[in-house]
Amino acid sequence: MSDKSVRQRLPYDERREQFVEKAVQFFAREGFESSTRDLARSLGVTQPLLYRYFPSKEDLIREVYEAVYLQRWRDEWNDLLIDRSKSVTDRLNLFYTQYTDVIFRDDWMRIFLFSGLKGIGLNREYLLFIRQNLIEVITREILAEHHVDQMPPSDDEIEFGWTIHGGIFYYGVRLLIYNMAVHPDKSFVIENSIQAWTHQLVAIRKHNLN
Amino acid sequence: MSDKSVRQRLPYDERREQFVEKAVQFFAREGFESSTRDLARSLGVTQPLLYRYFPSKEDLIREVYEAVYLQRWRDEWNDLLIDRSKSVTDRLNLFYTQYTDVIFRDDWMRIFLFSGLKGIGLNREYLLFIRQNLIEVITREILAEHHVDQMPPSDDEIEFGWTIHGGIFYYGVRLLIYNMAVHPDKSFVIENSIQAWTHQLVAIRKHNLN
DNA sequence: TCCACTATTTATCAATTGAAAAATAAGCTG
DNA sequence: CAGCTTATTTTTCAATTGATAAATAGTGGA
Repeated sequence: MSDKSVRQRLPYDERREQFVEKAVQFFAREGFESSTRDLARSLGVTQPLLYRYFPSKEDLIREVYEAVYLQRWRDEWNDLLIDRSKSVTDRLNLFYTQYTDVIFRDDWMRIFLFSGLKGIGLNREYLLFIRQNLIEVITREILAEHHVDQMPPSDDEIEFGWTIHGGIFYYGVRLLIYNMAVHPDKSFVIENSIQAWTHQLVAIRKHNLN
Repeated sequence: MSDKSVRQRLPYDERREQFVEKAVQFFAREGFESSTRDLARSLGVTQPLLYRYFPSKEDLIREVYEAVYLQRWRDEWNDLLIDRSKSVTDRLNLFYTQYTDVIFRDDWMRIFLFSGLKGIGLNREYLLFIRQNLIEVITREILAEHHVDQMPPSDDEIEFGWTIHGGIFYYGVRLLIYNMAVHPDKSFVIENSIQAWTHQLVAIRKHNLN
């Protein structure tokens, strides 16, 4: 009807990147069951062109996952969390502020939940990564600062870490998935969660030392 | 191929109930984008029969939501939470044990998340209901028990309640959506969350009284 | 036993889907 | 400018989808 097809010819790599990038936003918005035609339209391109770059819709979706999961963790965070020149509270505040800046985005959140419901393997891998690089590390650091780190973190203590982490995560879910009126100050949630984490974790350990 | 269609004739109401009930499980398992043919097959019935009972797929889905959301809250819980003959800790333990018995089920969890991603209105209503009947009530009761209930719950305090509630909810997500190896003892999570809730909430209030 | 009612199935449709094949045109190289 | 390469579009297909219409068969009542 309206659009005269002025074909814009782009180099292979550039177009490919553009496709993945926009596909992240598109699928986050519309869900993975949306059609490749709608995706192509949102890209200003015809549908068969997608198949020049990705053998199938499934392959494209896999690239979307990878773009979301694998490329947004910052290696510096691993160092920050164990940097004992700062207090654990300062480290955790800094980390969760930056981390939630990355994941509290519509595309990240929605694709994480979509892929979780779909039972994607990448999702499980990501959560294992979080356990090892976040929950366990943080638990160790809190225990060390309170001089109760004679033994490695127990399953109980790890589980409580997940609970707190989940509480913070759920703030993002309420904000971005359910569009609820959340507390306007993200740092309030982070600070209180961290305070509850340290306090309760030490209580658990001391209770179990008997 | 294999199934000779022995038609089983059921009274209208009975079949209708059966359809909704099984549709809950089916859509929870397969997602709402799955076809009515697959649903019918899992019901042992032909696809057009569904349209004898529901004008459209959308109407059927709406009934699925209602079956999940509206019919699983127990009114006795409202009384339990404000029953000051018990300690708040006892009340919360009892409540969350029963509540999670209801919602930590594959169908409830998955339909809640699916519908959240779809932006269904019922979802928002349910969360408003939870805020009013859970978060606010619990916050009031904790403050009362600690004799710091001169003022109604603040936004800060409600937000912290959501965080704890979200932590418990996230335990169910990890268990049922992500199929992770969670702490085998649900009550451990509940007890620690409640302890953190009461302790941190009182801390917030006392801090803000200055 | 026969008839009427209606729950259920069979047959069918139009729209949408992922995907492939063929046609076209942009842009580089000589 | 000629000619080749390939990015992009046009055309097309078979499968799947939600939904409707017509045919069929249980079941209860007279």
